[in-house]
Amino acid sequence: MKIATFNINGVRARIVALLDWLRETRPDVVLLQEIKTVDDGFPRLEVEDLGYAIETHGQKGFNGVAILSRLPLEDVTRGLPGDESDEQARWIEATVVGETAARICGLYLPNGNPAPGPKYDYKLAWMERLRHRAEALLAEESCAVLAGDYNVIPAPEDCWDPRIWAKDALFLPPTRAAYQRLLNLGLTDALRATDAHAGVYTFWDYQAGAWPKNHGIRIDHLLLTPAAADRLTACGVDAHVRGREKPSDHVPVWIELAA
DNA sequence: ATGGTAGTCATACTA
Repeated sequence: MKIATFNINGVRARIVALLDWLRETRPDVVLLQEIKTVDDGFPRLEVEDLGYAIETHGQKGFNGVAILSRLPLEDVTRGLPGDESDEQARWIEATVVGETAARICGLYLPNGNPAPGPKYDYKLAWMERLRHRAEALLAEESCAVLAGDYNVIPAPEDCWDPRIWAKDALFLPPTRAAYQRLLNLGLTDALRATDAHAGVYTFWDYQAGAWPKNHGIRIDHLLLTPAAADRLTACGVDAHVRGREKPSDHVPVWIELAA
């Protein structure tokens, strides 16, 4: 089962790029972030034509996540538990019924800039809620994948120049500590586990020629529970799509899980 | 210290 995460940065603006990539790589399950539309605005027909079922958790203008799947989806839930007052669309999960079932969680973790400030407080609080959800999935020994745009640079080797990011919400010590607490529960960072060398990035800013200069960062992650990590056979980054016409600033990251 | 780019919605905000 091939599972990919892709921050699409506006699904309506990116529909051609999305369809081209889906046709080329044929993932079984795709987690999208920043669809930037309400549910009714999602370009369903074009994606359904390629054989995908679609579950969305949209929002006007900002945020918004979705799951595309060629396999049946069951028990879809929307919103990260732990704060009834949180109206930002950043979390969706579903059970994918393949040869073996897997719980698939798609997330768009808050950016948190500027830090310090209320946006950074929201980011750290959101990461605490994420940790609680992960604890529950681990407690029930689920085969689960928690994947998406984490807006976390885990370590200095995950960016071109750590000095640039020193005071950024994506790299501040409390951010990295919260991410490490998540891993410490027993989750596996799939790309770190399969491709340990530095300089593997998933995001290049639109500004200042970041892509041609390869000034990237690694912030899109797939975290696996032990039952899922036991099935991990491959992991990769489709970096080439960043060089195409009208690209997202993020690129897809994917894993293969054995049946 | 600033602005460089992009998407959405409306002339600002988020990233």
